[in-house]
Amino acid sequence: MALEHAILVSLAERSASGYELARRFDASIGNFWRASHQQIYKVLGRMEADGLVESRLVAQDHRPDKKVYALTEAGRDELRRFAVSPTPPEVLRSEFAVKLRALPFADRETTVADVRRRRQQHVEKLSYYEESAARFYPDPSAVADDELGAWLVLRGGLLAEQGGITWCDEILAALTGGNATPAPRSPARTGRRRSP
Amino acid sequence: MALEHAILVSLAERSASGYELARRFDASIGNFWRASHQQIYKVLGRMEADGLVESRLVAQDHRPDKKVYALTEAGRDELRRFAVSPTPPEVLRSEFAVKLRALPFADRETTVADVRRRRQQHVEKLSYYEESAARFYPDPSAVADDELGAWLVLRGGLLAEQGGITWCDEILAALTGGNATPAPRSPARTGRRRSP
DNA sequence: AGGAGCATGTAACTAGTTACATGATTGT
DNA sequence: ACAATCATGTAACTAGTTACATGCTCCT
Repeated sequence: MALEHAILVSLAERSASGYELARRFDASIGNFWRASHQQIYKVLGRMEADGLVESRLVAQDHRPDKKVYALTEAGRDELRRFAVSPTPPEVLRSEFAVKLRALPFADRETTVADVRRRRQQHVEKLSYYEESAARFYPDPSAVADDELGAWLVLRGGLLAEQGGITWCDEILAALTGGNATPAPRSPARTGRRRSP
Repeated sequence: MALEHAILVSLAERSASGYELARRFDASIGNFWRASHQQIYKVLGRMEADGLVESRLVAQDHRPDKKVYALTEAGRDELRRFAVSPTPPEVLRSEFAVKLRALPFADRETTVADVRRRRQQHVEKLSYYEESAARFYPDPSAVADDELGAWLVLRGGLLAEQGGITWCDEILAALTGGNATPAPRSPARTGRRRSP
């Protein structure tokens, strides 16, 4: 179960309360692994029972107390074990692909509008990644060793969004006959177009 | 819940028993939506109770009877509703990305070997998609209307695998100093490439 | 004799989602 | 006065996984 490992990784970078973890899962880590606060609290409870993390209560001024979780030695061990375990091939699970297969049941205009919306989402996410990259890693040839993982993940996100845009452009070309969106970011042509 | 819709799509293409559906989910549809036979039987049961599908028992020679499921009119309605519903943005969930973040807890050789294995898996899947494309759609400029969805999904799979290979190459370059794998299939530079 | 394929499921469990619940502080 | 942020959870449910169970036929 990978949420456990995502939490271990996050806590290894910096100890945090459940709430703080939940916010990380809305942002940085959340770009490749989502989790709700409810789920995080649940898993943290189990992880503490299993001895992977330990908590201490921290009182705060003008704010509720918080329970700050930190890795235990067992947690660090588990993280090491995980880090060197072989990665099982990931199965992609795309509701969008299911919908493409349902094309004959939709009308073209609705589908085209939906794909354009989806493309726009990819473009926005891509800009967000590009801004992050420019801000945090202005010189990609000199990424520090302890930032390498985060940098590579960011690169993966970037590549995925670019791929998503290319896919949308191909779909739009196929659905509209090839003269649809100008597609400024990615040329999107692989040679096949269905022109009338 | 998208398994339901994947089943509707599959049954719309051709009526089938649970067993046959399970095999489709091991192959074609399974490339973008996995499901075990247990899960399929369970969901089929519910869908029949909900009136989306109906079954009839078919006796066979030298083989167990089978229950062949077909869409009902309500099922077709639901499929139409689904086909025109807006696609929620998909969250990618990558255990591999979590592992990249855990890089400081692994040793480099193990990671490099793991990434190479992963790259190889992408290459194999890509060849498989390319073979499928060559076999079923020898002329991409003339894909029939009723095949368009399947073709576009195949294109998406292809793009995803190519992206995965590019990502692996970047990771290997970062981990080994840039002179690692020859990377015949994808040049792997910083993402934007355009070959003739 | 043994394994693969055909065919259907149940039971127990884990993971994740949605809805609900509480209560203080800070900003508009 | 109302919403947002901080902070922690419980309860009910849905989706998916893993293990188990049965029995027939065809091939080697």
